[in-house]
Amino acid sequence: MEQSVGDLLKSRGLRSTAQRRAILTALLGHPHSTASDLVKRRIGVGESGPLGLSKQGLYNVLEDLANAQLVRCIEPAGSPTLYELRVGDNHHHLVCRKCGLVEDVDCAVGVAPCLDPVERKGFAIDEAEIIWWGLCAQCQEAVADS
Amino acid sequence: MEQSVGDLLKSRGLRSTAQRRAILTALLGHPHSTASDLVKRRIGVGESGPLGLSKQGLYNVLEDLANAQLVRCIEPAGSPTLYELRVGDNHHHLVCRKCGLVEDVDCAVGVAPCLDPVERKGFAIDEAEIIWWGLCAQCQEAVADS
DNA sequence: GTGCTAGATTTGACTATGTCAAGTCTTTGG
DNA sequence: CCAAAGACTTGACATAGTCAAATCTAGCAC
Repeated sequence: MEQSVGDLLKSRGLRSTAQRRAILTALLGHPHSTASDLVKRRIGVGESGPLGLSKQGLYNVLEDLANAQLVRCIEPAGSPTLYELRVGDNHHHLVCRKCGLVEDVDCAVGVAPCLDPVERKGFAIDEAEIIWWGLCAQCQEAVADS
Repeated sequence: MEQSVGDLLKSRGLRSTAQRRAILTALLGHPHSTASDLVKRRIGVGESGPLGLSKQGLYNVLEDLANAQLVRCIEPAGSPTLYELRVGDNHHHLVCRKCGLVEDVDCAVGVAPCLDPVERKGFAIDEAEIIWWGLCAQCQEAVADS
């Protein structure tokens, strides 16, 4: 599996480095991670313990992975950028206003842009991004209790 | 009109101050302004010339106006927070990937949440936020010319 | 009109998130 | 193994915003 992560990188024309494998592996375990989540977890590499990675290196890697279509970024209002591995399926997101929990939701249509605006205003549209805002189950309970 | 801006504030239980009137007036003229757009324009007040306003004051005013439902914030990925006056009509946005231009689009349904997700995952959803990404007419031309 | 007080604003330090540029190190093909 | 393109590190810097404490003022009571 560690091997396949390396192959995945190479198949996209990227060199297989310890840092990139570590970040991909970390994202496999934690979808919707922020850059600082990854730093806090110290990006463990398989059995071999924690690996440090510079802040700049982290942003470089994430940018490279995003350019190679291996990760996708989302930026819900009020949250730092989140990185996730699911790409190419044009899915959308549920975001909790209180705790920030993010859940994936499949797109009913499947291909971007899955939704047409009422007016196009001359734009060439390539994607419809949808975020549903609300309260997650746990935060609803917390509100009900108070 | 300056008067009506003051009345609008009072009707929401906010004091009518020069700073708040100035910001509301500035937003009337420039929808989709960032905080720094407002600072750069120095927030002219009617005939009476430019008025300075501290950075903190600006954020306080914008927060107060947002709490009073007089302005709405949007945060497209890669852009600082934008403030706009249209509220309560649940409209959506077109955003240009290249120049950042933002256009309003009416919502076909009209009331939030205007769209249901395929799966709800236990969330109590109160709003569906939609951003259509693409290139505005002008940036399409620029690309075609190159 | 005057004074009071809750509410509004200012000031200045600080935080979070990220970018830029230059130099060093490493992966990979030959 | 070696060279060189590509990847990573370091450290300064930028942007967008937050926090806390002091000061000021709009709007009300008189």
